Amino acid sequence: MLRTKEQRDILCRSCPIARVANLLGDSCSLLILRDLLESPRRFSELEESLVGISTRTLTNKLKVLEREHLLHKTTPGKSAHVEYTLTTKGHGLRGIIKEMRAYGKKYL
Amino acid sequence: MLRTKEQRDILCRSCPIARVANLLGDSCSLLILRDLLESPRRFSELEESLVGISTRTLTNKLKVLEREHLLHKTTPGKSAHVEYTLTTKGHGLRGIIKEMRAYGKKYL
DNA sequence: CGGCATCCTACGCGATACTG
DNA sequence: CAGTATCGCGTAGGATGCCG
Repeated sequence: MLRTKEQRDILCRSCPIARVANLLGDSCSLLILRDLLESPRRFSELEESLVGISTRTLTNKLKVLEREHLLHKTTPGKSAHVEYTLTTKGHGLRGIIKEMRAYGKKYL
Repeated sequence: MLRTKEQRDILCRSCPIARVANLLGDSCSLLILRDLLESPRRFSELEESLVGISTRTLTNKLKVLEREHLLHKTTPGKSAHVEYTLTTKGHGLRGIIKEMRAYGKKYL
């Protein structure tokens, strides 16, 4: 929404909500996080869950979330495949997601 | 994010979080709501608070939020000027915003 | 399966100017 | 002050194809 990085920074510097909005301010990040909060997921599982998402978008979002340290890649056991797992910081979102679920059920 | 309305509907139908994400899935709606949660605000006050937003974007977002019945226009007292006030449905967001503020302070 | 690279379009949004 | 109207650009993101 905001044109320059500076303007965005002004908002974020003073307001924790702006920082969160910056992080989660697109609909699909929330959905990815919702899934991962349940359990680690593979790329294809996320793809299937987020109906209509393109691989391009999914990889991009995952990269951002990884860069922000909300999740990281893991390889369970000695298997070759990759999974996406929430970090502690990622699990911290549980409260927000929980409130959203409650709100959605009640009002939407 | 999702191409067709149908695909979006598929997600929303089954998941309350998807519905919320759909509603709040852009950074500036959250900021507007954050302000209004505190008290009713005038157009210019919002404009000033959301550094860098254009009148066009602000009016558009307000229209959407009004259409979704999260807020409505009011005219306090017998004054001429308009204010934006949260509805009950809008106030219901308090829990989510509260969690976001807590998360932002702790992790971001 | 789990991506990455390219191409291309829709549209979100800022800038600007005008109205009541 | 509280918007509406028009224009024009940047970019998010879909489609497609290729690779290890």
